[in-house]
Amino acid sequence: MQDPSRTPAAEAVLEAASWLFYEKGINAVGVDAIAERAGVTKKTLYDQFGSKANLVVEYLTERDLDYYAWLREEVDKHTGTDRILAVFDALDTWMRTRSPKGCAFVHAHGELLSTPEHPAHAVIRAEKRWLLRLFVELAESEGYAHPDAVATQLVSLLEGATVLRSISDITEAVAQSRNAAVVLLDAVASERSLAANEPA
Amino acid sequence: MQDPSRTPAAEAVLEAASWLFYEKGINAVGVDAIAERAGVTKKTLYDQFGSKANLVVEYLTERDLDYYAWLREEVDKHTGTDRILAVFDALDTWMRTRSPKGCAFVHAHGELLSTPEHPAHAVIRAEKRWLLRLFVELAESEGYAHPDAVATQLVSLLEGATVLRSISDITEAVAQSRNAAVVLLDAVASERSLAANEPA
DNA sequence: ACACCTCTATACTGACCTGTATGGTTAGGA
DNA sequence: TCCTAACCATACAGGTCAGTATAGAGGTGT
Repeated sequence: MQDPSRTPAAEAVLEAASWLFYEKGINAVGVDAIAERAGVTKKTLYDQFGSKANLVVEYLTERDLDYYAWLREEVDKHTGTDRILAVFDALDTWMRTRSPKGCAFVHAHGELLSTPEHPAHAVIRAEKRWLLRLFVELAESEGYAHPDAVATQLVSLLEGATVLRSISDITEAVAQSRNAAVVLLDAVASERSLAANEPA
Repeated sequence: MQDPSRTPAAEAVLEAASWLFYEKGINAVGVDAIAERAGVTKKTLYDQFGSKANLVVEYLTERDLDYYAWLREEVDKHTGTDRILAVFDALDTWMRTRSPKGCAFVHAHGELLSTPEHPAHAVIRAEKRWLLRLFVELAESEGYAHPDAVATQLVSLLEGATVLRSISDITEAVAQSRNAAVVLLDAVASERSLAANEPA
């Protein structure tokens, strides 16, 4: 999807745009501000990205890939049910270090309501989709019953905690969502479909 | 907070603004568009509301009150644990009839990232706060243990489902959050703190 | 030697934004 | 009768927006 062979200037532009878009919002940031922060001419920006809309797509796509890689990495540090709970722990770290203001995709969705044809919408929808699929796969491979239902519930807990923490500084939301995840997984554990019986 | 004695023109303005703000986003809607949709002069708009920022505050405040009144009404139709689950059912109806595009407060938060001094932020934070408090009160009055913890989990489920349904048309998210709520409440029911023992 | 790519610098277009100014109309209440 | 509030219509100020135009510098590959 993204061109790995980006020129130095293009890299600087994308970095500047990513910071500004996330920090101040997409509509609140002009291309002039991006070019200035990147130490680059507006002409260069348009030569490399063509339009602001394209730049937005690149911004979201890169953030999407980063987040996915990070989650996969964190999940793979664990085994068993901890692989699912690792997603909640990862969110906690992610929000403290890279995403204190909330989910970039949720923000972008709200900002681009007036332009449903904007290509960024596909990226936004995809991000939530793979998050759901990730939970489905984890639930399946750990042998939980009703993986689709459980996964949907887990994603809701995750997204809701993100909203609460960022909007109303209810900082314990992530930890509480994790607790809820434990309870929910426990509840379906009694009807595990694939794995053999396990001690309570 | 809001002046109940609004002139007809002011009422028209607020109605037009509310529709446009929710449908297209705050930043994407100009005051000219609002005035035109209300069938009113821009002068009148500024005479009545002073600034676009004030209009945004009024929009969110009114929506906040509407939502709160609606939830209270729906909750009060039930007794016992159903009062808590009624919030999830109410969300389902609310999203189908008045809020298919997602939570107006979450959208507004994303759109106003660049202006942290905007008076609307207080309204936004307050909305999530009373939602949390509502669940705390319901959990307490139904005698559930750890009302604060449970309430936080329930709000996360609610907010997350709203995000998933509006962004990625995962329509079953609300129903699944409701299911999760049942499981979570069941889990803490075993340690009810106020009520007497009840049959499993 | 030449073409090409990356980049700088500046200036501009046309549209849109919030907010104000000016001036006039209608209706109700003291 | 007069004053005020609530409106209408138009025009404009001053700013920001995305995107384009023009002109040229430096380096690389052929």
